[in-house]
Amino acid sequence: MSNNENKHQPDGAVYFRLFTEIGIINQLSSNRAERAMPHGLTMSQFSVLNHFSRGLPPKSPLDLANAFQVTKGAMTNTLKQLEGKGFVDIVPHETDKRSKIVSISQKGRAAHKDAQIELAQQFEDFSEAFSVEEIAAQLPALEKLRIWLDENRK
Amino acid sequence: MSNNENKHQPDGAVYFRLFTEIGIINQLSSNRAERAMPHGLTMSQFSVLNHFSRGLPPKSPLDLANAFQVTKGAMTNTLKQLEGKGFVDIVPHETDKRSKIVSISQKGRAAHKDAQIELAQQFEDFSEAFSVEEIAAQLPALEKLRIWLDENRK
DNA sequence: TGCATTTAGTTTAGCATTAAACTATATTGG
DNA sequence: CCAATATAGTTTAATGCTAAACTAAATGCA
Repeated sequence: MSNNENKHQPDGAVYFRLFTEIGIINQLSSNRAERAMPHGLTMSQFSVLNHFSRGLPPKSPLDLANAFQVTKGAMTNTLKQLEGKGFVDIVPHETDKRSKIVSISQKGRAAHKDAQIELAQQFEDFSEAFSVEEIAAQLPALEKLRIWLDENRK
Repeated sequence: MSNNENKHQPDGAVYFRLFTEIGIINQLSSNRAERAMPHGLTMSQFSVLNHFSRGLPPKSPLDLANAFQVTKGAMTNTLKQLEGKGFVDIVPHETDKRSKIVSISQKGRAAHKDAQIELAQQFEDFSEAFSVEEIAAQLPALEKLRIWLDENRK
């Protein structure tokens, strides 16, 4: 009773702390990563290159916006910049004239490789402090969170 | 050898996936939370209120900027809005005329309580899907990450 | 003491993002 | 078949953030 009442307020605090920690980690890690990026790449731009360099097939801007949880407008901007740098090729969809198909270019692959190298250097001290195993152990729980939040959006 | 070579590239991928998952969780959760906020509060503004409503003593704008890992400029903006809404009191430091002291007002406490209620409603389905214990179990690892990134900034 | 440096906070310019309005094309149903 | 609706992408206005320049006050040291 008093137990029950006492429990309710602190409970919310645990959830809030989870998202606070995640927010700060995101801010600190993005900041670090962004600073290491070559070719004037932003993290958003790098994420798109990273997506395709993992061998994933060409996708529409809308698919990419959904994959990275940004608005269509944000993706328009990101792709415009990548196209301007010659890192992606954007061609009209063959049958659907509203749509486009984005793929990575050779220059884009090279830029992605450069960025990976810079990233690895920037996070070298991090990888000395945290083993692959330690990080890998965190991934399932985070994935579960991410998937739930994605599927239960409102 | 080939083992070693194979291992190096995927290793970076594990670290990158960590930060990618965290980035998406941050985006989805912030988005959800921001949408629930009453009184036109942003998450930044709520975080400041939340900080003080946990009983923490008055602090300078710079302390707050450091606590939340934002720039001084961002904190100036956040505090200006909170002050405009009457949710914080900002008074000059007694001896150091460069500095200010921020504390939460009664109106601020009430607004924080409203926000907590709205947040709890918005995340009710979340708290049904993830137990307090499950979430609490993730916190130490995340804290360790956050503390390391904070202390090893560059 | 007094000049150089540091520190607290504000302001400015630039950027990425969102929500919403808008254009053009595709799909659906009467 | 055509009108209503849905979908893909772009554009616009507003916002919050950063980095850096700037002001004012404090500190340090010769």
